[in-house]
Amino acid sequence: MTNKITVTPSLQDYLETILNLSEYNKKVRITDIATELNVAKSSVHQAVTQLDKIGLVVHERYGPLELTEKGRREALKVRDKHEILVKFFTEVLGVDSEIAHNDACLIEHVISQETIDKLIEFFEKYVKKQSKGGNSI
Amino acid sequence: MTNKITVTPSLQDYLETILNLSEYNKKVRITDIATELNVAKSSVHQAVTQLDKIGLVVHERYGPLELTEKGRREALKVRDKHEILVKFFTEVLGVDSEIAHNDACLIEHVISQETIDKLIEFFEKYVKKQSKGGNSI
DNA sequence: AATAATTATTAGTCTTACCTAACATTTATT
DNA sequence: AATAAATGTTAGGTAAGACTAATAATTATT
Repeated sequence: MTNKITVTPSLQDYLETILNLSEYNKKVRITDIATELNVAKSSVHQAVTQLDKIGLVVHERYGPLELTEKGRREALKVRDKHEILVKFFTEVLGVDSEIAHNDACLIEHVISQETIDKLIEFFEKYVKKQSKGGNSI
Repeated sequence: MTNKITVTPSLQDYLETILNLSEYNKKVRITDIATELNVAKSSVHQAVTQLDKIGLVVHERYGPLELTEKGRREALKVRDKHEILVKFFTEVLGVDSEIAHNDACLIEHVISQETIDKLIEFFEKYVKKQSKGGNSI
């Protein structure tokens, strides 16, 4: 196995959401995450407690929460995967953007970094070709 | 949501394995599946019982088991996804084949049929271009 | 045919990740 | 400052999907 999953898909979703929310809110609250992920506040609470325990988030009782540097890095990894997947699906394959988004939300948690790196490489070459030749592939 | 998952990823894995095993063995036994999936026989038993209940497999106590037509169709859907994913990863992206296989094993359960269809379309065009132009993309 | 070996089943347990409902704390409103 | 509203926490429960260990049934071997 090459895909050692350190943080579960579920926790990755929480991290990613916290990252996104922190980008306009600064203060991220349990309720915001619950709303965003369509999940009970108590579920968020337990997830955040776990993330705190493994040092990916800092959270004090009744207070707001923040990603640690390590948590931020982990969140970015997931979000970057999401973004290249969506770009590839929509711009290269021509998949409808809602479907692309849904698929990316699931695939981002299981695809290896190796494959993602190759996909990025490919995508960059592809875009270059497109802008030159205007070719169909 | 577009990805209505009727059969869980876990059950899809069982179906796929049963399909593969039935292709040289004809008689598929619980133990074979357990060995193949690296899982306890009791886990296979409960999964098979579920698949039987929803009409994807026929299984009688202490006997061998078989896919129903419906089960076979479901299994093929998953395996076809696996195959195009591996081909794309290895032949287009140049991913190492073990990594490609591992990634495909996880992605096959969550990627939509829409995206797979577009990927197949793309792959066919790509192969055609390659054989003509011998181009790098 | 009797016994050993293999295979299948059952019962009970564990973990993950969700839930609801009750309660506690903080923040906002009058 | 008192009370209402919002937010956070805790306790207890559920379902999926795995596990081990014990038992039952089948198949092979002597």
